[in-house]
Parts: sequence; structure tokens; C-alpha cells
Amino acid sequence: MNFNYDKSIDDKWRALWEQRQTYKFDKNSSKPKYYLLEMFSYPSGSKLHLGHWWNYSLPDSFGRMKRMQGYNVFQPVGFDAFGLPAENYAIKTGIHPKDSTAQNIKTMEEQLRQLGATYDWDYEVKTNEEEYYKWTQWVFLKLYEKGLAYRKDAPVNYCPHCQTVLANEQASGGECERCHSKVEHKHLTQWFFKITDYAERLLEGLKTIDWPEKTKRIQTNWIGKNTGAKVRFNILGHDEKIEVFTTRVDTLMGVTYVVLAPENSLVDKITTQEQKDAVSSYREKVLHLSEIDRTSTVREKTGVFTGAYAIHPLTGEKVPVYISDYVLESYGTGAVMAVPAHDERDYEFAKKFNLEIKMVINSKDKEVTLPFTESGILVNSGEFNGLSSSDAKKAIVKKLESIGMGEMTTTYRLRDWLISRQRYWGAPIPVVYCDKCGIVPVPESELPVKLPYNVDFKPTGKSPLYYCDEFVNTTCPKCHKKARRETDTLDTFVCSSWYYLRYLDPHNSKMPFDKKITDKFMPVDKYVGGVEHAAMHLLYARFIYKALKDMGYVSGEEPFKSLIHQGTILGADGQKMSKSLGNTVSADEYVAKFGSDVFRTYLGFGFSYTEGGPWSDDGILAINKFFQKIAKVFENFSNLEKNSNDEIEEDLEVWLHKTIKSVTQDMENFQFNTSIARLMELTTQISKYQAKPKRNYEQEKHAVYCYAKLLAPIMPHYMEDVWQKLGHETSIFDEKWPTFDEAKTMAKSVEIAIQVNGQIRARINIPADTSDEDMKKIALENENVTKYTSGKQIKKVICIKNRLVNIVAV
RNA sequence: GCUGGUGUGGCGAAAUGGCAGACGCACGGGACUCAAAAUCCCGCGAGGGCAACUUCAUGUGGGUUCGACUCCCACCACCAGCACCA
Repeated sequence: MNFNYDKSIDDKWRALWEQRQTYKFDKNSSKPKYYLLEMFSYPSGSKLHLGHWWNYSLPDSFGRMKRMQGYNVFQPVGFDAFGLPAENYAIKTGIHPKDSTAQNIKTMEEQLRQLGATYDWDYEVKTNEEEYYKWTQWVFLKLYEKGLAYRKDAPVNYCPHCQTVLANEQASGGECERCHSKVEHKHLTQWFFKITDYAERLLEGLKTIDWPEKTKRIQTNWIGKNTGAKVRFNILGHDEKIEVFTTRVDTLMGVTYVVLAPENSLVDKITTQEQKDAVSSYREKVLHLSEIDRTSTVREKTGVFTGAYAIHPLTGEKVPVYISDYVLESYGTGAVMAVPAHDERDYEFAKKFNLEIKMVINSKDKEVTLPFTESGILVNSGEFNGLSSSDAKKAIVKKLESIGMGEMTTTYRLRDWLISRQRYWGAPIPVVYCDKCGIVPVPESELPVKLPYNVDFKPTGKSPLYYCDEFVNTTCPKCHKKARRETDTLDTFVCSSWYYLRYLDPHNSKMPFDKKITDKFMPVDKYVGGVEHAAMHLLYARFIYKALKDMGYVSGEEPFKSLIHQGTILGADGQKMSKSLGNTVSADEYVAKFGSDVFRTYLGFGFSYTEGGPWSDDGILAINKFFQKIAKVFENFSNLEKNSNDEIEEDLEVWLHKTIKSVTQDMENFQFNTSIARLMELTTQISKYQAKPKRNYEQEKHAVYCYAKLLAPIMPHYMEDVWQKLGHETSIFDEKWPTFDEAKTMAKSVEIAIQVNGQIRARINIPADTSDEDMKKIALENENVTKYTSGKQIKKVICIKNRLVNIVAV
């Protein structure tokens, strides 16, 4: 029989799998669950690119192994379908986002089927559909009820040329992505999620999950926990106080001025008449600076005096109050105490404005040049003189507490999540503005707030929905008088922050998901996706999950138990693949030429899954050859007479068990390259066995069957076909994953190395599990060893069972 | 600037502190063939040696250890995240 792989069998098996419902997900199964999730993708116009193959095909192989190991694997697929590209495309071409998205999804679904993955398409989710975004809006309403969604005035990135607000990602480098104009700052009233309330729990939870250390660190840095002290300064002639945050309260006695962020609300109150013009023109200037310019460390310090004075809480001294853009409104309290002697920024500022510089920290052991930013011993600090920085922190806070002017505190760099977008292609924020009732959330029963189809896409700086009267004009849900709808839409990251829950119950029309089901299948056991989401999606999803938990909708604390980042496959030139560089690789072409399984195997073998690397198709022909060798093995076996009855061959037995062991382990760790390498070795070994004149039928059958099962996850169409040709009517994926016997993974005889002082002097074969004493004896008698030990004293002999002997001789 | 990651043959890459370079590509040699392709076998880090062997070698320099690609310290290069965060 011919066992060759031909790409035509791909279609045959996909059709049969569908017909047989091989991958139908049974949520009532009694098997242990395994939730395997790959980040869903944006439905882009072009064909499935290499990245999709990389992200979806190999994790599917992992899932297939899990399935064969007896798990009830849930591996869904869907689309993150709202978002900017479709809208930009609409502006350019006039093709409606809904239409282009639907078309793109159709194309991608077709292509995703070519992967031959175990998706149950009944569980597909598309975030732009009413039955989905209705519940995204529900999530918003729940957070609003909980006080976790609020509206406030905030700065955003604005492109004067396109007349539109830009997302942060679109304003990177301070330039508009589309027209490269300089991005300006504007103040707009925006909706936020209060993710900062969860900062501590988001940090704590990281300790409990199996995620790459790198990713945890990115989140930790992003959250940016910092402990320090709050200190309050009275303002001369005013009732208000200025509150500052500092991590170096030990330098309090060196404060010579105070700086407020230009946006700080105190500024208007305390600025004196003479300084009013200077202050307002400075604030005006700052407003027009881009975030990039403003936070650039190389820029010279600027600022103006407010005319006001603050009172030092401990010395009662009068210090001037400045405003400067080096102080950020969004961090800490939006105000700092300036200690020019011990802070570089304050030093620079003080030099420029001729402010006093007072040294209060001295080094324990070296000459000090200002600014001196290390910790040390306090000087010029009255009662605190002589204390170390760390003791002084405690003492000073204690003193501040006693007079009610400060205390220890913790701050986070994390800012609240801005979720408003002045965009059309997203879920409308389900809120109504009524002159009488104010902000009124749309009642749950009236969801979804439907996205209208007929809108004008011209960029104006406002959401296209703003000009859509049929959408905007509504009645107040409370008083039923005329009211207006919110015209901003939700950030698409809101859609993707809960999709893993909807997957489990995608057609529920009464609830976003049934808690009974999600309790059974959450958390996600293995989540696969790019590291670029470390401080965005992965943080947002954790936050939403925790918020849902607090409201009783889910039970767990963390949605993703274990996380893997796939690496990036770069263009052959080592650059990121992009159309403009012309270095993209068309997965399609390779699939058409070699077939889905060859391509998947090549991807698995040629690159480390978590590293990726530059594309090269050098080895793909070798994979084709590998498939031919595999065919040979099955062909040889099918020609073997059943009644042959020779002895069991130990070598083959060992190879088989060894291979099962390492393939199982490597697949578990997403090391597809090494598991395929092991399978190549086993191929060679079985072929060798088959070349022998005497073969044991039962032994060979067992080996060949195990071999097929081990190969199956990597080349699903092919092995399914082989399995059928071997005479089976059921799917190979309903078979049990082969198991190994540890005792059989090692040959009866092993080669060990003998070292003298760490240098290898001989290699010999000895029986496996030879005792240390015997190994030592054999080693010391070896000719090539005695050459190096003669005349020397043997100090020590180290024996490592089945591996080596090291003789220490002097 | 801060934090982290990476650095191994001509190439893609492997190595719970225990025989560095598994597996594969490319390359060289051989078998089969009239010949080529395909296939199979052998070799393949560098130097020395007819050979048995031997010296050097995992970015650089130190250290710990019987033994280091692996652990520690310093440095160099590249990459990534954060960055006027008080």
C-alpha cells in the first residue's frame, strides 16, 4: 500500500472530520477539562500570514496531544473585529467597515480551516456582532454600577491635520501615524475604568500564575509600585495645603522650594496678581507640547514662579512655589518638594532659577559632589543630624505624623484606563445625557445600543456617531424627556478583556455567560499570544476578571493560569515582516506546494517556538523527505508477514520508550523543534530495524502504532490518513497517547566517559546501572587512564551513574 | 539613564552543573547508474599528527567547583520594556 503524503488528503480529512464531528466540544464530558486559548486575531484584509500559522498551528498540535492524553480540550477561535484599520480603510475607500470586516472574516475562516485545527466552529465569537457587543456594553454598565467607570476631563493626543483624536499607539513618536503631523495635546471629557483600584491585587496575583518572568516584570514595572511619604505644606495666606509625594523624605530638611504640575488645580488659587500673566502663558505653552517633548529628559528645565510661598512643615521656613512641566499631574500628588542638593532635576532647575541649594545628606565614605542622590548620613538637619537615611525616613515621618503633616504612603505609576474613543467602529458606550437627570446609564434591558450603519466617515475630531442624528437623539431612560447619546465608542481592548468567557457560552442571549459553565472551565490552562500585549490586553483582562469576581460573576482571581509567548518569525532579512519592506512570506504558497502538514512540521522544526527568528525555507525540502521516510516505515510494516515470530529486539524497545518520553516532555514545553528531532531519530531506528532479516510482528506493530500517534499532533491530516490505511475506522485522535516505561528508556549497555582532572581520557561501554565501586574500578584500570595517573596520587574519584567517572590525581 | 533578555560551527539550532555542537540545512567523498536525478552509506568546529591520539574552543576577563554553555562578579556587543515617576 502507498502511504505517501499528498496534500490532497488535507481536504479529504477536513471534510471527514467535519462530517464525523470529530472536534465537537462536549461541555458535559466527565474528562478533566483543558482550556487552551490562542489570542484571537484582527480580521485583516490580506490572507492568513505566517504569523497566524505560527500562532495557531503549533499550539493546536499541543492541544491534540492533550486531547490524546485524555483531556476534554476546549480550543476556540474567533475574531477581535472592531478597531481602527477597518475604519481607516472606510475613509480611504468608502467601503463600510461592517462590510469589509465581514468579508475579511469570511476569508480568514476559510484559511483557518486549512490549518486543520481542532476548532469547534459553533463556539466562534466575533466582537463586532450585536450578540457580543451587547455584553461588552453590559460589562461597562456593571463597572459603572460598581463605581469603576467614571468620566473626567483628560489630555488626549490630537492630530491637527486629520482633525481627529488618536489612540496612544497611533501617536507614537509624537507623530500622527497617517500624515506624520506633530501630535498636540487636547483636553476632552473622557470615560475611564478605575484599574488603579486593583493595582495591588494585579501585583499580588502575578505571584500565583505560571507566566514568563519577563512578562510579569513588564507588568510589575508598568504598575510601578513605589513606597514613600506624603508631606503637606501650608501655603502662606491660604487655607489649602500643598501635598507632595516623596521617596526621599530623609531629605526633607533640604527642601528649598516646591513645584506644582502646571495642570494642578491649586495653581489658579495661589498665583499672585503679578504672576498671573506669566503663569497662564506658561500653561498655554505646555498644553501644546506633545507627551514626547514634555517628558524628554534632554530638554532644559522650564517653569515660572507663582508668587506664592509654602511653609516648611518642620522648620516653618518660607519657600517659593513654582510650576514646571517636569512635574507630572498624573503621578503621585502632582506636586513635589524640591531638594536640589539631592535630586538631579531639582538641581538643574535650581541652578537655572538661582534657587538655594542646601546639602543635608553626606556620604559615609566618599567625597560628595552635588547633586548627591545616594543615601547617606544626615547633616544640617537639626535634631535628625547623624541619622542614616533609612533611620531618618522613619524619624521624620513619625514627627510629621505627630503634627498631622504627613505619613507613609504607596503610589503606583499605573493610570486609569482611558476607554473612550472618538471612533465609529467600536461598541457604543451605553450612556445617555439628559439635561435633567445628567449621566444616565442605558438600562440592561435596552441593550445593545446598536451601532448605526449609515454614518459619514469624514474625520472631524469628533466621533462619526456625533453627526448621526438617528443615533444621537433619544429619550432619557429615567424621565423620558429628550436626551442625547454618548457618541464615543469603547476601546477595543474592552472587547478583548472578557472574550475568553464568552467563548464558553457564545449563544447565551440572557447573560454574557453562564457561571456554571465558566466555573467549570475557567481559568484558561494555557494561553498563547504575543509579548506585545504584556502591559495592555493581559493587564486589562486580569483587571476585568477581578472586577467580575468582586461582583460575583466569576469565581477565580486570575483568568490565565499559564502563559506562553510565541516568538516572531522575521523576514529573511531579519527585519519584521511588512508589506512596505517587501519581505513577507506567503504561507499560502508553501501550503499549496507542500501541504498543510509539511508546512506545520517545518515551522515546528525550523524555529524555537518562543524565540522565532528570520525566515528561511532552506530546510523545507528536508521535511518533505522526512515525510517520505515516514511513508516508507508504514509501507514496510504493512508488508510484514503476521506470523513472523522472532525475538524482541532490545534496541528498538529502548528507542521507542526513550522517544515517547522526550516527545511527551518537549511537546508539553512547546519545544516542537526537539520533539520533531527525536521523531526523526526514531524514524531512522525503525527503518534500521525493518532492514533486518528477522522482525517480530507484534513488536513492530506496537512500535509503528506508537510512532503514528506521536507524529499525529504535528501532522494531523497525514497520520489520520495513515491510521485509516492501517485499517482503523475511528480517528487516531481518539487514541490514547503512548506511555513509556522508565526502566525501558535505557539500554542494557551505556557508554560512559572517564576523565582525569576533568579532561576526557577514555570512553568505554559498561552495563547500565553499574555500581559506583565497579565504575571506579573499571576506570582506574583503563589503559589510557593509567597513562595520566601513573606516578600521581589519586585524591578522589567522582562517579556519576551511567554518565562518567572523574579521577582527581595530583 | 534604569530594568531585563540574548551572545555556541558556514547556517537553523541542541545540551536537570557531568562526553559541547543532538536533529537538520549546506558542503565534501563513496555506492547504485551509460549518465543524471532520486535514494543509500561515510565524513564534516579549528589546529597538529601516517595513526593511536592530542591541543584549543560556547562574546571578553576573572571567580566558585573534582567538573562550568549552564552558577557568581566585571566588561563588550546586540535586542526589548520603561523613562523628568519625585
